[in-house]
Amino acid sequence: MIRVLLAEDQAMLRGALAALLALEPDVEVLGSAPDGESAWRELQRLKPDVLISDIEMPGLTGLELAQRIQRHELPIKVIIVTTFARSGYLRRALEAGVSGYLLKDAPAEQLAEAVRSVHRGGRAIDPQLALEAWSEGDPLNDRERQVLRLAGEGQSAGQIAAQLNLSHGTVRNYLSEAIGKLGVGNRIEAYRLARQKGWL
Amino acid sequence: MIRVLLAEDQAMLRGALAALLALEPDVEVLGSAPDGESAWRELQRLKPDVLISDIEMPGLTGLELAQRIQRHELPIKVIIVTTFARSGYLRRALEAGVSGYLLKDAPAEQLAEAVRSVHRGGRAIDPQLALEAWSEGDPLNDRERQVLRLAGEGQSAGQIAAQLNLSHGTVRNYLSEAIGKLGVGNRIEAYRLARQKGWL
DNA sequence: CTCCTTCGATGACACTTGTCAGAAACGCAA
DNA sequence: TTGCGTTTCTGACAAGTGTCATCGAAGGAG
Repeated sequence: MIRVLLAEDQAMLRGALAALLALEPDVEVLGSAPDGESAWRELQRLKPDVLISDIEMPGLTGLELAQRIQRHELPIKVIIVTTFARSGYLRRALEAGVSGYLLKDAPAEQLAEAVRSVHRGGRAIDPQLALEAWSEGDPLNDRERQVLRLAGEGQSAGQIAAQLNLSHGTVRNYLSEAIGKLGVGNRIEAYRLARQKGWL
Repeated sequence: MIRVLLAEDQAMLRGALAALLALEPDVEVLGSAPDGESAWRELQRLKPDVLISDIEMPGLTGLELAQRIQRHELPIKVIIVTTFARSGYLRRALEAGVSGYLLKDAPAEQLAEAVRSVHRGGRAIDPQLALEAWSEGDPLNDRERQVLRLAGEGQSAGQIAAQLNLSHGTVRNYLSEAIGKLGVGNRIEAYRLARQKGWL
């Protein structure tokens, strides 16, 4: 019996996945959590074999959760299930020692298959994604990422500067750098591209 | 036995929802479709009692699907299940005669409940959303929407003008109008707000 | 101690953006 | 016909944006 814990913020999907896995005779769903922090608590209480987690959750993300499991050397395999085919996410996930990375676009049967494979000590990585993950690196540094995130919310250089305790001009320099590195024409395109690639 | 058809592009969720509904003794899942057009074909072939559909799907959206069902006066109840708590979406859905509108944030059990309620001739509308749906109207006209969409992709006033056969200045006027109507400070915020409200 | 790199700041320039007042062109209704 | 509303355009101005060369401070590496 493979003991599984689910972390997923969207209630409908959380419940549906639990139902799906409960149909498998060799899988037991111990419980589920709607955010990263409560998943971490449940994890320590229930000691599952496998954690299935979304990435984008309130508070602690799935990637941070995986990192924490890695640092504490818990004997728990992690499978990430996410909407986003972003190579940056996959790379960070692999660095955090996850065993599986599936897209929500993948057929539902694949999830149970992944749980078994991972429990046997194997991996379950979306093959398409695996290819491009190591080819393209994130060219942005921390400041550029930070500034770009705020610019993407519609903030002006001045507002961003005030928030980060930088000067107006420095913020514009970082934005200009980011725009150049990404090969686009303005802050909006830069934001969209970085977001799409999972670099944000 | 309530006969149900599922339309949802995300394969994982589609399979999981089917598993969830299959657990209900009074519900039968006839099949599922990954996009609007194939849902329409399956609909005519299988003649289900209830269609459960996502909104954002490739090709035909869930809202367009509901409209088509309404125009053809098919005796099929529609339940929309979507990520987006956008009042504009709900309003358009209600105009298209849907009987249910649930968020993917809602608990999974609510779906089976909604299927039964709708099959009995009732409605199942997310209560929070129902309130604001009729209060806030979309203040944008067609041109403003069009221009804002392109601006949101990072295009400059000049590029947008070329695409719409307008002058540089006219595009800026429309953007200025939209920014004013939405009470925000620049095109980026305007785009984000309009998008969030489902006006885009 | 120098040399080098990184981080942040400055000033100047051209261009884009947001705002506003005004006007030409068109359809439509009284 | 006159008048109204809608759509589009124009020009002008202030503010914000993107680029670039340059500069100073701090922190290693040799």
